[in-house]
Amino acid sequence: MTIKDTLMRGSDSLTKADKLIVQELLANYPTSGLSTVSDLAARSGVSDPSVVRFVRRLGFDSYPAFQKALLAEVDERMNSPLSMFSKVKQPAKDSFGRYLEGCADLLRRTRELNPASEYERVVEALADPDFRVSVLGGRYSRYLAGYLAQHLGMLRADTRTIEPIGEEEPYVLEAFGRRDLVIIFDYRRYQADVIRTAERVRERGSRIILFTDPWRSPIARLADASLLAPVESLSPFDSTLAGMAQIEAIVAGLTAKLGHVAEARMQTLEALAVKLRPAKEHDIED
Amino acid sequence: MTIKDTLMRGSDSLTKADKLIVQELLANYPTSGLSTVSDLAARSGVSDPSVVRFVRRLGFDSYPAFQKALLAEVDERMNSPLSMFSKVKQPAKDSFGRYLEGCADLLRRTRELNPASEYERVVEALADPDFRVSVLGGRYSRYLAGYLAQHLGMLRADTRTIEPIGEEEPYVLEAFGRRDLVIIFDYRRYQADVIRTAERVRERGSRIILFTDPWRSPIARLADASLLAPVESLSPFDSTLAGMAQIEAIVAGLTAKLGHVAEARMQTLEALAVKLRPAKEHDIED
DNA sequence: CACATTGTGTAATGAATAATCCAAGAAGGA
DNA sequence: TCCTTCTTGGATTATTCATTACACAATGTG
Repeated sequence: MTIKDTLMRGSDSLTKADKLIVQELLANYPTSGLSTVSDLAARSGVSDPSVVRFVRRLGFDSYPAFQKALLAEVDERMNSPLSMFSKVKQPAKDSFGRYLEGCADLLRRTRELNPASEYERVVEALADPDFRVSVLGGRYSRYLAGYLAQHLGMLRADTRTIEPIGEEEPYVLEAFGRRDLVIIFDYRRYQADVIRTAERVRERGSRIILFTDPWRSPIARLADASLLAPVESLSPFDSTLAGMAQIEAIVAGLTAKLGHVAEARMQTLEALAVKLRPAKEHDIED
Repeated sequence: MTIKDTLMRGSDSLTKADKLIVQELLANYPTSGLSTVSDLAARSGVSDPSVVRFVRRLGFDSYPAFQKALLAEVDERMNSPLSMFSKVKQPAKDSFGRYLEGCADLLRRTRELNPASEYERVVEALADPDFRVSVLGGRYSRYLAGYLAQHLGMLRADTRTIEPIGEEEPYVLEAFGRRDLVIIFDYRRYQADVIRTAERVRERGSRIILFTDPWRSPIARLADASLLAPVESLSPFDSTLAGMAQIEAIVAGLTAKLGHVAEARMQTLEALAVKLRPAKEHDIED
């Protein structure tokens, strides 16, 4: 794996075009390096000469020489069964790699922290079209809330994000009732206004689904279902990554459960989106 | 392994030269098929035309076409996450556990997709107090943008989120210049208004840092640094989880780099927050 | 703001590679 | 043995490919 390692080390004497090439090589390793110069250049978004200059800078005499070296590595890796495992075990050198490793560990622990039935309860509630869904988050977790709401909006009607309800807006609270489903994100340190909001909507008979950490927000006592996620990270800030993964897992589960109902809705929304698009402009997407 | 299987089946309509070629291909699979016709011919002990006729007989239009097919197999075999790992670990029971496993795999691939130097460049730019930082995202990635901005705001001054700049607000664009650092999230499908915004601020001399997927947004060509994150998931929606992990890694790196500068700022902000807190209420936090 | 330096893409060149043609050779059947 | 059919390799041609030359653009420096 000498070449790949070299690419990942990322010498700082690399030019802008070089970096684009490195990214392409890493993204489609080793395939993109095994076709032609023009192909690699096009995939990288640079010109042919930039590719040639790049392999020269790496120390190869020519592009074919570079390919030959790549091929040798491919051959070795595909014909020796052990080398595959060695690649997994490398303990991570740089701090960023180490952080990502820590993240992977968070996900592993998340799996052990929640029974599948809890996810199913959540999906089931979200699949019920009779509920009005409100999503609420704290200072940091509000972005998780928004992300979830964005997806839910694609899958079902009557979904929105809300803010903690303050004393100056009792009419907002009054609107909550038994047909409301409130999804709350509350990780440590638990936010007073979020907790208060949870208590009030619970009093009015709304259902609560909670995303929290293993120490559990006080809201857990009020919730119909709660999903726990570890938050420790290698920085002074807590990680919400596991919560994010749970959101996506929920969305995947909900999509599967709703099946063609969700599909039909998404098509409808897509059609409406087209109508909203400015007519004069060309569509760059795809 | 279609091609290898085909070779091993050993059709009986193979000529003597064909068999030599098959033997060579299987003996050094797939390397010998990935170099030139002449090379394979020499290794097999046959002539160049025999090789060309052989791949024709296999059903390929040309020798390059054959190579392309071979490459696709190599790519699949070397990059398929499950083929080698699923056997080792318990394969995951429920669909939610399976989704989380897929997420962990995203993180593993993220590690191999970005050289450490690219993270360092990003952190370095963010640590420069002379830059004004603007964070921009698309339909879904806007929540990543917000999450990043929220953290950055704790660590450094002059940080904000922005929206794609439309033609009705040229004065917003006018405010961008060489002292601006624009962080853009643009995953497939790439959003036209975000791309346009990137082009315009680049023209005005602003720096761009890009978070994108391995296929890379068109913005990659304009960016001073870009971080790639795989997005495949087990649902019809793309995953932004890897991007989220990158954000947190960046935040961790930036916190470490700024050291007590960041600490001091966070204390200042905390003191200000206390002043903003309603006096009559008790603090439930902690 | 002009300068020098470096990086980049367009276009042209030369080299390699794949494909074709054709004659020679091997295999099988009468 | 001769003939037919199929296979093979040397020589040639047509492509594709990697590389170079040069001019423009970007970047950093005084």
